[in-house]
Amino acid sequence: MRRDIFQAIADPTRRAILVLIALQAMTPNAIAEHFDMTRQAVSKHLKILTECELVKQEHQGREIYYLLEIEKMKEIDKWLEQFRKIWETRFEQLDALLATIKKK
Amino acid sequence: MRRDIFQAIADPTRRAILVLIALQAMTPNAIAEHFDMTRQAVSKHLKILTECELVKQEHQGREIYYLLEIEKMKEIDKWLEQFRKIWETRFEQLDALLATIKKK
DNA sequence: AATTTGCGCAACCGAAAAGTTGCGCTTATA
DNA sequence: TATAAGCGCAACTTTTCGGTTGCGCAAATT
Repeated sequence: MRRDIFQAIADPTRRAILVLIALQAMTPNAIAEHFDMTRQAVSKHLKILTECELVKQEHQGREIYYLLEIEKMKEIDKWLEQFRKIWETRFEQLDALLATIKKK
Repeated sequence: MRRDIFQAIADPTRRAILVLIALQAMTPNAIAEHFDMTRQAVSKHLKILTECELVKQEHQGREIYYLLEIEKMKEIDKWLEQFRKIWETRFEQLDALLATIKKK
C-alpha cells in the first residue's frame, strides 16, 4: 500500500477529521457522529491517518482517543516551501515594478 | 468528477510535474521524457492539473506549453494555516517552558 | 455472570483513478 | 502537396478507494 501524507489529505473526510481532532482528541464513535457514515468507515480513515503518522492513538480503557500529530503536518509545509519561494519572488518583483511606476 | 487541489497533488507524478514546470514551462512531450510513461498518460495528468487551475496552457504553433499557476498553490498554504497556528502556539509554549526552567 | 458498548479486522461491492492503445486534427517540414 | 510531428480525445483494462455489513474480542455495566 502506497501511503503518503498527500494521499492522506486528498480525501475531504480525512481533512475534516484532522481539523476536528486538532481541536480536541476524540474516539472513533465521537468522530463518526459528525459524518454521515458508519463508525467502521471512519475507523478506516483513522487507520490510514495513523499509518502515515498524521494521527496517534491514546488508549483509555476500552476507548481509543485519536489525536493529531502536528509535527507531520509540517511535511506538507516543507513541500510547499519550494513554491512559496517562487510566489514570494514574484511578489517582490511586482513590488519593485510598482515602485518603479510610482517614481515616474 | 471530483476535482480539487488536494486530490490533484495526491499523485506523485503530478507533484513531480508541478515541480518540473515550476522551473520552466514545458510541452507534454518534454515532460513525458522525464517519466516512464506515455505522453498520453502525462497529458491526462496535465488535464487534471488544468481543470483545477494549478496549470495553464500557452499555445505556440502546434506546441502547447504548460506553466504553473502559482496563485492556486496558495490555497494549500491557506488550508495549512489553521494547523500552522497550532504548531506555532505549541512552539511558544515550549519556549515559555524552557524559559521557566532556565530561571529556576 | 450476563449483557452492553467500543473497537478493529476481514470480506465484499461499486465507482473512480491511472495507465494503455488507437484514433483524428492541426501545424510544420521535405 | 505529401509526410511527419505534437496534441487531445475516446475506449478499454486493471488497480485502488471509499463505503458497507458482519464478525470477534476486550472492557464496562447490570
